[in-house]
Amino acid sequence: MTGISQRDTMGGLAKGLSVIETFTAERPRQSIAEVSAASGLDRATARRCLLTLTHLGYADYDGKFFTLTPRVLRLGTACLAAMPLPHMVQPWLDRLSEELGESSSVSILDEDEIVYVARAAQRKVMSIALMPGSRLPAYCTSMGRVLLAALPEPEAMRRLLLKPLAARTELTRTDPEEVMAEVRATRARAYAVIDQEVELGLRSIAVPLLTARGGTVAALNLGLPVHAGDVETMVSRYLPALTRVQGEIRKILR
Amino acid sequence: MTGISQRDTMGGLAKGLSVIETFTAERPRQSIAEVSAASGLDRATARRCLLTLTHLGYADYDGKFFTLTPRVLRLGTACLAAMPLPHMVQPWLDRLSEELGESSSVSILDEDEIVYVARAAQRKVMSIALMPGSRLPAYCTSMGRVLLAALPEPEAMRRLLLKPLAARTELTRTDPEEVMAEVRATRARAYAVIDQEVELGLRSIAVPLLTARGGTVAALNLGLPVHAGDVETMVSRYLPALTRVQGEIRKILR
DNA sequence: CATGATTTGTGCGATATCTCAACAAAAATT
DNA sequence: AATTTTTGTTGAGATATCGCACAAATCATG
Repeated sequence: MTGISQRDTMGGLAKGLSVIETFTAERPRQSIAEVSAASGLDRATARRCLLTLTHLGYADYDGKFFTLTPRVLRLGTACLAAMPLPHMVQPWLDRLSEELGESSSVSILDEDEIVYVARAAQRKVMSIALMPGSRLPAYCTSMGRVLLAALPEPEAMRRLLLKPLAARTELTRTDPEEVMAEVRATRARAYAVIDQEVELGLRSIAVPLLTARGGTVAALNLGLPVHAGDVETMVSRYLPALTRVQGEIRKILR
Repeated sequence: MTGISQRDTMGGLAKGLSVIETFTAERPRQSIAEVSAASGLDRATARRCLLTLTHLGYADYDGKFFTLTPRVLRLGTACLAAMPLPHMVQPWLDRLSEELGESSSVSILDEDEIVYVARAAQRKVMSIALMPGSRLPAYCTSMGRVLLAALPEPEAMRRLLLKPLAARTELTRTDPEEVMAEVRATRARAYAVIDQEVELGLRSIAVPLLTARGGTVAALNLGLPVHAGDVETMVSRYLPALTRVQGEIRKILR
């Protein structure tokens, strides 16, 4: 695999994608100058990107501010639709959630974040709505620990160090070394448990989804409210169902 | 608002986005030649786009086939996160679904498709999992009818004629004129009912979400299994709750 | 309302990228 | 195995785009 040479790149595409990514919940409406500042592009370039996006229907322009249109969602859904994994696991998630009366999800790792790719929501325990495409940091989630455990340690550590670890609750572990120790423990016992490190009142238990050859391709989890019992009870009561689904999915993966 | 002149466009961006959109559930792994054929781009250009996407982390390359990576989802979620509407309506959806024990959703229109932007899933009645970003055709959905009814008729008709109307079930109306008549009726009574036109066993009722000034910005619906009663019962039982939420949201919109 | 500050739009030379064609490697076919 | 077809890669001239600098427009303020 040779490196990417200058002749094989398309600057315009890279710039345009970075422009799309400057739109966030905090800045849903942006002027040319704002996009230019946020993306580091020249104003003239940012303007060309925005006008092109508008022309293609990916953005709207009211003469002053640009906003993204739902057409942009086609890009993401193209990606989700193109993944075989979500379709394969959805029936299992539905059955699992139905049976246990709790929400289950499957996620994969993108740098230092987990990305939900399939979910069967059963009842509302989390304050924010999770859905395919949603992201949470890996360091404080059960699926994140499972997915980090599948990486070589230096690589897992690199990802833990990308951003400072925020204390989302008073129980959140924020020391990378401490999290790394949990990741090691997760690797040893082949499942991860999170006790209110993402949000108070919410626990979660996760196992890796493996191919027949043993490679981790995703993580499967179950979210549980604290009143479902203490951590040991939770593991003894719910882990068997997770490992059973893990085994079934392993048979049909790759 | 001046027209887009040749000097204000960025071809590379347009090409790259069209390359991303060539990836679908049917073609999740594509070679350079396949992408070239699907996008209409020259092989050399398609190759440059794909290599650039790979270099940026939006695609993977195994030497023969390209696949999209979860990073692409950032583009779509950037868009969803940038929309104020989903955050505003989510609590209402949660309450509504909890109260009635059925799934409710909010969607907006993108050409001839509705795009789910928020959803509170309560139980499983549809065969496919719907989530924010999911798309369904407008012509055979209650929210689609509501959203089409808010457009000038010629524009609504244009969208109905973009693709042939598929008979998803034996109850699906596939004649554009007939659908247009339903759209007119929807406009007159200010809500829409769909009886198993998307999927057998599934009915749905929708109302528009309006701003204080009366403009339709989205649609709100409730999905109901057929065993919830006949259509009249369904309307008398569930429409009041929908119009109540519609009124509450109208107060806080724009 | 004048003035300064900020933002947006545009012309231009320098540079990157596109198109098109040719060619070599790989795959499919005979 | 030879031939045909498809595919990936490369080069060169033509074209589009970049980034800068400046003009026009808009906004903020006394």
